[in-house]
Amino acid sequence: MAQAKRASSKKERRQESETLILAAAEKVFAEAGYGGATMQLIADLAGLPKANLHYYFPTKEALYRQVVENIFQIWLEAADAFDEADGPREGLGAYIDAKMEISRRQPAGSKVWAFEVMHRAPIIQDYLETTLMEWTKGRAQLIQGWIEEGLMDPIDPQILLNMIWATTQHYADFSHQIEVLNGSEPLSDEQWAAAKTDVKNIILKGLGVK
Amino acid sequence: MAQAKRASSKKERRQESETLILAAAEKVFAEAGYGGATMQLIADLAGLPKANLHYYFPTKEALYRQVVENIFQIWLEAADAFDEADGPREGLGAYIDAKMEISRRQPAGSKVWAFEVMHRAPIIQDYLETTLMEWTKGRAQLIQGWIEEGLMDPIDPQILLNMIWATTQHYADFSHQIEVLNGSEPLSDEQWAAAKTDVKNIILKGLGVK
DNA sequence: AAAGTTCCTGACCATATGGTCAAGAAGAGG
DNA sequence: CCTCTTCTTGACCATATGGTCAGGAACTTT
Repeated sequence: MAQAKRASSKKERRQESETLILAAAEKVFAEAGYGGATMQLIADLAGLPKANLHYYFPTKEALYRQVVENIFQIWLEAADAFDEADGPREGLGAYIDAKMEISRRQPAGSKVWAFEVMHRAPIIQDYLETTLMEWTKGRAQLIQGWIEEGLMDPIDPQILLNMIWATTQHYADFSHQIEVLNGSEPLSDEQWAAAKTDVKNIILKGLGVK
Repeated sequence: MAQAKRASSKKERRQESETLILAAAEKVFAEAGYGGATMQLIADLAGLPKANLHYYFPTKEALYRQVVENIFQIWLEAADAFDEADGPREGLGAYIDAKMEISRRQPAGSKVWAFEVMHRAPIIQDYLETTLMEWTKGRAQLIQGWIEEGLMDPIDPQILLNMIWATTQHYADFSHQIEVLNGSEPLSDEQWAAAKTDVKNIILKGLGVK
């Protein structure tokens, strides 16, 4: 009983350590890329000796893979907003909102994903071919349905998805450029809100959404 | 006279070597990032011994910087299309076309740029703050002028530029993902044309361009 | 409190990498 | 043919990096 301590059970402590390491790794991988990231940097950021990382994650690649998988998971979850709607205005709007929100709150994750895909997905190619492919097919059908119902202009759903991904992720991946062009200041709450609204409006209007 | 040979003058030969190295470097930097790229890989791809690279480019960083500068130059030139127009339909349309064309023909360059900006522009920060900043201000004014003439909806020009950059560059930076989702096939001529047209139409319609 | 298990870490190693250098090859000029 | 300059390159070096390991600390269980 006196042993419940603060740190809680073994499993929870392990979980905590892994989360700590993953957070540090995400940051470092985002800032330096896979090749530029070093285990030492990640260890320093996590405040742990390097050897400890290897206790939890056998290799750099395993750690990287875990980071990418976590991000991918978040992306998929953002799509729930998409599903629960019954029209493009609500569905696409909610999806764009969700993705903008992720770009704002988890820019590092988005960067790691971009890095991975840019380099031909050496680690998570299988995810692209299975999970992402299936997800995309499903949403494309949904969009196609909306088109056939006359709720929006006839546009290749894939092109639309690309556009949404590109635009929303740009705010994470190119945040540095955006900041510099904003007078080297991060976007304010108002600017984020404006970006969200404008992006949504332009796309929805551009699709001729009823 | 018999000395004109095929290889031409000294300066031209030097130029040729540098171009060869730069082309190889662009590819390798795009595929592996700065940290992941090695001088040996670049040398192998260029078909030269590593020591020879260092004759033309003193350090890896100098070589990288040259690659990024070249890309940046191409980007700026793409904006000519922008300028010579007198309305948003022509101007933005031509700019989108030009940027899509670059994404198709020089995906490696786009990726290196993305890589550099994603990592907070450690090498070309000064370019962002001077050249890109000025260029952007100029175009923003142009767009603002169109808005005031009532030629398009009132939208923050910066958000519009972000959107165009994001969408067009996505086709280069995420070409791998796009290919996988296309059944692991590169986009055909028709698909590229369709993407170009649709992207242009959606954006122009979304802006309420007259 | 003894035994067993999990976790932590400094020291160490093999390898790969950016970069150097000296010696020579290839042209250019006389 | 000789000299001077520009290129080319194999061999080499210092350093940084991913990864290992053995010994010990900390916690759990009995």
